[in-house]
Amino acid sequence: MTDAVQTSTRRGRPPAGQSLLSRDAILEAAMSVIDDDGVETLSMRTVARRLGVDPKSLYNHVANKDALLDGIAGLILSRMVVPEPLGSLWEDITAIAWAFRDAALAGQPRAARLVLTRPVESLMTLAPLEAALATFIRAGASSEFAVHGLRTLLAFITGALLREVETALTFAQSDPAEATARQQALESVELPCVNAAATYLATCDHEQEFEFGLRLLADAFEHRVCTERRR
Amino acid sequence: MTDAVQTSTRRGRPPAGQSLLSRDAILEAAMSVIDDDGVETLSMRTVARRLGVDPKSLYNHVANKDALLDGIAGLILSRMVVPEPLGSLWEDITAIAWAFRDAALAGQPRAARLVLTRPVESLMTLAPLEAALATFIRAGASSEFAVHGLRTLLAFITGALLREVETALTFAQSDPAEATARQQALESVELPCVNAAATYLATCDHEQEFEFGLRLLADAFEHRVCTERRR
DNA sequence: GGACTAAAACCACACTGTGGATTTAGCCAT
DNA sequence: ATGGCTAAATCCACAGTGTGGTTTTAGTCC
Repeated sequence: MTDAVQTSTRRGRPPAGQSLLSRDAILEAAMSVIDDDGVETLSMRTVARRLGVDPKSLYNHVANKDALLDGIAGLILSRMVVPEPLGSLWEDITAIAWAFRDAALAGQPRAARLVLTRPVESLMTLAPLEAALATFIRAGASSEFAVHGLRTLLAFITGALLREVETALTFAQSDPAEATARQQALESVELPCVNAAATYLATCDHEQEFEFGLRLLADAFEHRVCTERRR
Repeated sequence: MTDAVQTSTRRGRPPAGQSLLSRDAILEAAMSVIDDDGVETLSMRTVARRLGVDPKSLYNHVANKDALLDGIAGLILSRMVVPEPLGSLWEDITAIAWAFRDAALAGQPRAARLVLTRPVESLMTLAPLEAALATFIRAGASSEFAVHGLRTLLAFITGALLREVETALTFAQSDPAEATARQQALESVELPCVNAAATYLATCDHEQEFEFGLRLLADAFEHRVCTERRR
């Protein structure tokens, strides 16, 4: 008796109507691998195993691993729900930024790296892009300013989320014992400003930081648009 | 005659004074691998080969590959030259940001990923941190504000540089043919603001974008510090 | 001089991405 | 109908990866 594995190990093209593989099916399987076992275990072979399929079969639908990662990033980002515009530049920019954050951080934090680590602008669905630009335009900005503003905002968001994800992975900064240890380390060095700010440097509330930067940027946008329109 | 490879393949501890390996030597070798053949070829084995040494010997000085990457990132960042303060918040913040950018982008662009991809704040030498905080404090900001401001600035810088590096790797956006292709693609879609901004979306001058965002942030900082001091 | 340790090498494992060749099933033109 | 063509699956194989465990040597301290 030969060892017939239970996976349908037939050689040629599958009968019509029930071909298991497709780009979408692969992306979905990859997502479930990430959700169950983490990003670091994701590989062509683990995805293939989950589908009960030969690893090389994936290459019929996905160019290579990098393309698969791009696909996943796009998938995550495509789930962003673009908020309805309320009218004010400040409110709408803020709402869009939080919506982006929610989409990127949904699921395992390590999956967010995929989104943030490759050029977001390129794989962003056009809907959120239009929403962001429209917000600027409605407030009276020029197209050129809108693009610059959008890119500034996106850079801030990317950087902030990346920090959030990375620090969450390396050390548990929520642990108060470690926090006080860091604080003491910062106080025992010969740098006056670092000493004075040690309390605030030792901990980091990511949501609060996000809000701070966002508020600063949104205010600056409003202010700039006013002066731009005035001339 | 046995096959004695020319690399000093002696088994035990090396004679005193000439032990080839050390944490610094390893980091240096890793840097030269990156400079010569790119980040993607960097591995424990390639570094070891460059030193004419067994791969496992590296583990006597470096915990694992991730620690080695951290070391390289720290090394790159430690070469940042902190500018002398000139006095105004705007000038000094800007100068520090550009200095950071210069340090991160020195050498192969792919090496910058290492710096940006792990928690910068944690591996930053304390000197630039002190400089940035001092700039805020001199302008009259509270320590708390200084930390928030610094984190906002750092998030923006990180995001901007990451975009710069990633887009440089994926597509050559300096190619004018590709640029017009992108522009036409953006114009042929049914989204008014995207259409109107297609010209600006199709290309991206990274230095200019960096300057725009930086100016916006620096202005906002100055403005905020004034209002904060006033109450 | 003997115990101990630091720093090197060697052996080995499980795993990765993917190039190339083979096999089958459906499709299409004659 | 039949014969070629192609799409989609499989198997085989390779070079390369990080690193756990063991062995060997050279220096160091009592």
